[in-house]
Amino acid sequence: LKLSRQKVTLKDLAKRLNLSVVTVSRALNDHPDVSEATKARVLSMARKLNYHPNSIARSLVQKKTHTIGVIVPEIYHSFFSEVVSGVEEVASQAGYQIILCQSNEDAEKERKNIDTLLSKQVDGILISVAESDRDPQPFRSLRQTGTPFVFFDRYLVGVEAPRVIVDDVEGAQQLVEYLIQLGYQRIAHFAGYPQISIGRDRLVGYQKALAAHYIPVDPHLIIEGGFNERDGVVAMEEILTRGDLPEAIFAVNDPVAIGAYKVCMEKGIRVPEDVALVGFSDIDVSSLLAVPLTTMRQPALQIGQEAARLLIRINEGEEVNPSEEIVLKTELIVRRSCGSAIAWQKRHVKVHEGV
Amino acid sequence: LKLSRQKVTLKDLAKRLNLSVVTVSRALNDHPDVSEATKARVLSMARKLNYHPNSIARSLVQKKTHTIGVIVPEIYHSFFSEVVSGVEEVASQAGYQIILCQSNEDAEKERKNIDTLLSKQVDGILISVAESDRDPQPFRSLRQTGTPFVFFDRYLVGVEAPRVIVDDVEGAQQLVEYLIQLGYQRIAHFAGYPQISIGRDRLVGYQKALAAHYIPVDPHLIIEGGFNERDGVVAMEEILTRGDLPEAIFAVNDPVAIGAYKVCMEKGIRVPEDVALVGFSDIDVSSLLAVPLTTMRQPALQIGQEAARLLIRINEGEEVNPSEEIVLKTELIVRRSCGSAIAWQKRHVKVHEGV
DNA sequence: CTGAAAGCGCTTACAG
DNA sequence: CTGAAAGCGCTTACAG
Repeated sequence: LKLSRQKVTLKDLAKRLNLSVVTVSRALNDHPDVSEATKARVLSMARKLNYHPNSIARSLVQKKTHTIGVIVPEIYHSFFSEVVSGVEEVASQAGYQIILCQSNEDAEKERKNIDTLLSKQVDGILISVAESDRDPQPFRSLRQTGTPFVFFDRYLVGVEAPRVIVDDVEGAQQLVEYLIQLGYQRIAHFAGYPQISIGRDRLVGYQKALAAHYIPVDPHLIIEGGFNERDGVVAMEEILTRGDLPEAIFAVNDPVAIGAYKVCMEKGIRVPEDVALVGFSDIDVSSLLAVPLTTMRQPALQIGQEAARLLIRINEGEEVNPSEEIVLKTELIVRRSCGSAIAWQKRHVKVHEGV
Repeated sequence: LKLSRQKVTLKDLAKRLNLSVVTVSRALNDHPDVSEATKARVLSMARKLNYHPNSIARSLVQKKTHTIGVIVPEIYHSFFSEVVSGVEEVASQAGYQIILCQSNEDAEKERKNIDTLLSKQVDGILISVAESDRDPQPFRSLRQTGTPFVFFDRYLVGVEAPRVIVDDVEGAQQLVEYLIQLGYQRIAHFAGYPQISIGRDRLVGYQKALAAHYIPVDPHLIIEGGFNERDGVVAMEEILTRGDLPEAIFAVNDPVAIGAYKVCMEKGIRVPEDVALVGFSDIDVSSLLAVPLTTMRQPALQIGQEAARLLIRINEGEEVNPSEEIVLKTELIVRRSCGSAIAWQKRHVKVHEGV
């Protein structure tokens, strides 16, 4: 049993066993046409030589790589790493591997990621778009390649493709109506870019909530930016510069809320006494803050699982409507950052206390 | 310009251009032998037909996939997602993609991950071992395949391979000596399994710190377990069951410390007044806890970058010693959870306050 | 049940 | 500067 550096191939096995490559291949794939005796001999030799099938070669002929590309803005963000965990779980159970790409919120890098994944012949792509995405063209040409793709959480407005999301309008509206019911009137929104689905939809939910309570929308209270902590810092600083603190702030997501929160802590502004604060997503740190964050929970793991399942179904031939939409449930999580919850919560919502 | 479902290949381009496949291939690869005029024609046709080179086919002949496998216990843990982010950054800049696998801390799944990655002909593997790993055999046979692999953060004791780590002994010792200097004597250790490098080394550091101050090691104060939040919960509950709280606890890492912290919060045990608590890693939540956590910072992003660089160097032919070790710097981060820091910090350490 | 032929989409010598 | 031949390691018809 020599330990050669050369990788052992079907040919090597065939030679040693005095069989054809075809038969060895079939034996390894447990093809019914091969005798049990032959299978046993082949398996044993394969083990002895530490044979690893070359799935690259197999992919070339079968035109399936059993690989799916996953593009996230930043894997380091716990929402996305939880989604990816769900994707990996479903994928690996179904015999797929994932190639992980980060766009770093950059449309150009995202386009390159897509090209790379196509070159690698992935069976499909799962993508949550970069905040800087504006141009639907790359997705149109992606569609033309025939490689299926599914959006999760964020999609680019104007691109039709299957997606796994939550009802962002409804979720945002519920959250803001909750603030209104607590007695807040001057509610600011740290909004995301409107070309990105979650930016647009959470803004719409905010507006609908105000409208439902006859509160006029004050455009000065809407500060548009990206989806990351630094954007929350910037927005909060802008609010402070103006010197006119709102009663409450609805941030487009938890990272933005946490950016705002950190600025408040630094400047000695008390949450929720001086300003109430709510986010969206319920990422892991949100419950652990010194002032735990009220937020709308998104089932991140499940989003990843459903997105992977949907993509795999499409890849395995199922006809899926291009506008297929899987909408998962959100859940209002009331914690201390929104203030005055104590009385209200007893009547309406289960309270999740941060520890 | 028809939008065919069939993928366009070199052959298609060649036919349209009245050139051979070879010439088209060379033009696309910017080979010096091809005339500029031809290159221009080829590029333009490639763009027109939305051609994506099949890197699977290329890999088959070149025996390089420009893909590296990354195996982490759980991507959802922020330490690992930060490492992976560093890996992805360096890899993508060097033209490599990453296949991400989770072992879920399970040695058997890890072994399967390795097999899958070998089948996919990855150019190398980056791995932080599962806590349940005991058997070095899978790594020995991995070595025999000739596919390079590099450990990061955690390696399996008894396996020789290049690795990117921190000085865990030194870091743990420094942390525990700091506790001792604060006046604590009965210091418990929530230890990791000793077959995993970080479990062994952080325990050794703990013992060395005690020895340096002539404090006898009390085996009852060492509780062995895994590396996750649930293990911290279990260890803390065991300590409490005994009804004999130590003065301080050194948890093998931040997730374990946070598990212990949550139990304390639930049971009304005050940190640090009733028990001081320190971790290891400085993950993102640690600074955000209501009682921010004192810990030893590991440069996670940099660990990922260095590991990727090292693997790529090996892959590109550089001779690297099998016991090559890249040791990165740790940094003591003093926050409130260790107590009594106020006086001491002024003389010795920079204070990072959680917000 | 086993095998010879052809081919997946490329690249690598080798010729001219 | 361009191309014909061979081959990477497999699988898929087709024969026997």
